[in-house]
Amino acid sequence: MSKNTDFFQRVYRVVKKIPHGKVTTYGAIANYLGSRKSARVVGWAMNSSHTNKDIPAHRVVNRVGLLTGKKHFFGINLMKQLLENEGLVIENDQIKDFKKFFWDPSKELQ
DNA sequence: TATGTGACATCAA
DNA sequence: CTTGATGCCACAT
Repeated sequence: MSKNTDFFQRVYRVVKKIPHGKVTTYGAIANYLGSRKSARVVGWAMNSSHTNKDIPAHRVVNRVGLLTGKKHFFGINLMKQLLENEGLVIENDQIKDFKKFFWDPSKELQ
């Protein structure tokens, strides 16, 4: 309770609930947690998620569907591969029809 | 302790 | 459309 990394835990909890074949944004998660401006912390949480294998970090992208975090994966193509494996289409490191696959925790979750 | 950085988002000009 | 500034939080040095 009230741990310094409590924010991280909340982020992980949300990310784990992202449905298969869906994606969300750092800002959406931050907004769901209460602060829409704390999106950067969500990114940091992802960075620390390497030890948490249950976290589908590849389903979290920036607000335009750009795979900005792909370089943090083992392989540059890993993030793209994982998304394509879930039925998404990646074009030039960007998700095609991003809005169509967007999953907003503030609306879908509760 | 203070400063800088980051897988971001939003606003003003 | 672009660019610069600001907010947020955790972490590195």
